Amino acid sequence: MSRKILHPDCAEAVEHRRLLPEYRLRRDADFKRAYDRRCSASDGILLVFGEANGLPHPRLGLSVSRKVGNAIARNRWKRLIREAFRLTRAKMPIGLDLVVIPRSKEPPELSAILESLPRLARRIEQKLRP
RNA sequence: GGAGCGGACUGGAUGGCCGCUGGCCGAGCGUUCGUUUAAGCCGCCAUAUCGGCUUUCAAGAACCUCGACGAGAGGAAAGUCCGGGCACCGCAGGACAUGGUGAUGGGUAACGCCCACCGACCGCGAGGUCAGGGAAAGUGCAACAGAAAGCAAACCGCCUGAGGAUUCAACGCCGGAGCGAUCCGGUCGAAAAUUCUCAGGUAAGGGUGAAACGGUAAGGUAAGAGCUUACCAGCAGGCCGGGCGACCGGUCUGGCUAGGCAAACCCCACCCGGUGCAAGGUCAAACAGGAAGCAGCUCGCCGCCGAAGGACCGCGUUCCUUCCGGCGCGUGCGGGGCGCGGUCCGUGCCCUUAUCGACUUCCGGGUGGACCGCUUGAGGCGGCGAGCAAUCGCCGUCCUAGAGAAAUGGCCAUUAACCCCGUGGGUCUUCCCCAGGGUACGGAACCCGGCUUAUAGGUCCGCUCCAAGC
RNA sequence: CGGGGUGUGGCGCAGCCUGGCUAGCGCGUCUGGUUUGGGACCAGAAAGUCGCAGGUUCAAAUCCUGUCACCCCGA
Repeated sequence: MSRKILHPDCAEAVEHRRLLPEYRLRRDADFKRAYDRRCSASDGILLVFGEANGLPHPRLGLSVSRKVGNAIARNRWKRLIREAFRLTRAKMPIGLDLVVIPRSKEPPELSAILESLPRLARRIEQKLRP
């Protein structure tokens, strides 16, 4: 917690496309908050729940159930989504908590998530704005 | 060359860019913490000391940022089927229940695992599969078929004896018909056959069935039967030999048979306290809850006792009041309800009899957070030795993932090996060559030893059978 | 991490404990009848490796072992 307070300026880290732990959702309360807001967007690949977090950066949470497949398939999904979040975080809206849920069983190509995730995040932002 | 059996190993490589986790080293004007050096101010003034504050100096710790270095999923990490380590709880000890295991000997921390060996079955063989004993303790089960499914009985049959009935050829006799051959009827006796009843013997034979109280042969008998004999199979006991032992081989004797199922209940021997790293420990918070109210002061309410006053002149009684005093305040016995641990034993919570809060201090379950537990271990590799082996001993050497909404990755390039696919091409039939495509199962969650299951392929070793040649 | 349950025609279930009987019931499907036709009704029929693999037994859906898949519960 102290790290965020002491280093609020993460512009340099964004330039380096880092994925630090503070950009992740790690608490049950954060997930509950995102789900209770009941604001979601989806396409054929992903389902995203969103909620404003009041921070100068977005945060990512993953929810990959056993229906997706075995541990190998679930790990593959989580790594792809994390990679997509890492590469596209500069294009993301600021101050959103995103809970990302895969919809299909077969993990897609990285480029598909790379295209899908920012689009869904912007739709979440527009729904939360008014 | 073909078919097959057993075992061991392996589970792609190189490079580029961008990331993640933890380790170590270095740097930093970063933040915090306490220590230290010096100065100033404050505690009426001065000095010394002490305390506090500000600035400063130095080194340090934790965190953060940056940089460098080296490390980072498996043979099954899986399923969670066994066994342990470790941790906490419980325990004087135990009984019962439940559960598990089951030839023998060994290995091991331990095991339901492993090794060796014994037995049964399967296979031409290399080899594979299975498993305790008890049905000559008890209770039970066996559909259908069959006389009968467990105890020996006796439905048919076979045989003997007694009694009865029936049938009948020939012969004899009598009577009748006929000229006669002959025919018809009756009758006696003997033999025979069939059948019934009763009494007895017997279990050789009987469609069945998974299974029917040894098999074959000879004798024997009224008929038969281990009734007797020989051989074979099997049982029990003794002796001899081998083996630590399970057991094996041989021999003698006995009696002639004692069926199957205990992965049906059960009997016998052995094992087992519970919970599991979300174990458990440390730290700081907030909120319930519990305990104590003491040393200078507790307060309110309730109950009881006392005191004072009043209703009533005195005493007594009853009732009411109180900036009055003391005691008690949730304990104990009993009852009820709901639970927990396998049961006994025991125990938790709530309610009732019957009736508490505020405040202070202390304790503090559970929850969420941080840290520890957390990876050096029944450890890996190599050598030597013991042992048939599993395994063990000694010596040397190495340190090799530690996450926590959960790291060990993403994109790309080149490439090895084998096989497959089927498209195109090359003398498209095989073979061969080139280009193209595909190539597994599966992700550490406290740690080990096993088991089981999944698995593209590849490498190696030992062995068996068949065929051909020499 | 610990505990429990289920798997049987296309669907939902019974049978399993205590082994043997034609593996049964409802819905559905098909055929025929009835009706002008349909529904309803009547009659008949088809369809089941009892999740899989071993074992015990004369005999296994049932008993035992292993295994696969799915579901539920507690922390």
